[in-house]
Amino acid sequence: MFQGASQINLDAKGRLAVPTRVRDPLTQGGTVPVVLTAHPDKCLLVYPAPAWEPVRAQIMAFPSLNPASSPWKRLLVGFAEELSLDGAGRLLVSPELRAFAGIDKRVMFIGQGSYYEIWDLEHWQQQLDRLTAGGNPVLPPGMENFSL
Amino acid sequence: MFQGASQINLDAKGRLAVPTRVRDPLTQGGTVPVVLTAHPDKCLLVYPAPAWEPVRAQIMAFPSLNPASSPWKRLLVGFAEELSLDGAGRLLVSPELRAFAGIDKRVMFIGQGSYYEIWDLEHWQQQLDRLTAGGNPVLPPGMENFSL
DNA sequence: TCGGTTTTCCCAATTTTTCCCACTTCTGCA
DNA sequence: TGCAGAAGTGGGAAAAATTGGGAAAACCGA
Repeated sequence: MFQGASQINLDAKGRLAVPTRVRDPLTQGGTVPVVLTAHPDKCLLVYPAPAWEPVRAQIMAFPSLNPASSPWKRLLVGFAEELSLDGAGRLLVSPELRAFAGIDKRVMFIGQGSYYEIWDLEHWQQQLDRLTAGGNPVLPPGMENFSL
Repeated sequence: MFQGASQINLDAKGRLAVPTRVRDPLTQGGTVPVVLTAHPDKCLLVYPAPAWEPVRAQIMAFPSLNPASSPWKRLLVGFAEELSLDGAGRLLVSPELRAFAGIDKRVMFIGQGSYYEIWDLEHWQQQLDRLTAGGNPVLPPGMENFSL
């Protein structure tokens, strides 16, 4: 179960140093690669490769002639790439994914249960401000009785 | 049941000395870690790790394709981190959580039933001022008949 | 086939983190 | 009022991690 936030930097070669604490959970001790893909909120997703497979299968099962399916498939499957960490625990993020998420140097790495999200730092803070500034954050339907 | 307020300080390394009286209740005598996470009111929450689990499970159960769910998950799960107290009963609060809550040095540690809240002292006092200055604090819906 | 360019992998110095110890201050009790 | 124990506070050393660079290999085009 992935959780926690880390602010990290990409180096000049576009390499992203995965936070030490999550390397082993993410790669199952270095035995599996990870899959990077794109999310509609303009962030990237990181899955351990075995965890990505069922997700991809679900997306591929979307009715292919339904116009609502195509954008999802193009994003999630079209941008997906399988990568391994280098000896120093870094991921070489492709120029295409970097451009998509507006990632340049400063990045937030966010645990989200079964995957991690990678955000451009500035974009992450904008998204955060919207939640903390809005006086009454909206709860999703059916969850109005949620309490901490 | 956690209650009570303490004004405490972070040292130069970002370590927060948990008040002596709450150390044992929070860690169940040193046997369990604690979980720190973020709240939309720009304070931090502290749970005994076992008490956090059901809360996280509820958040993870939010409908994942509903746009109202994502910000909550990103805030509460995304910032969550499991920590242990050091030998002197201190928590090393990550730079990300400190930045989120605007915590620098002086903080308030507030009991809130099943968890504690950590506020930047200045921010806490602003929040208090708003409550005491506004002539008639608003009661939540369904609670209009509340009496002390 | 050869030269140039890009990519990949590895090494090493610096920086950061983590853990532990010691000193000072405070509190309670005699 | 003084002493003893506990708690708060700060510092330091060892270990680990980040970061940048550089050399070798692979790839592409001429």
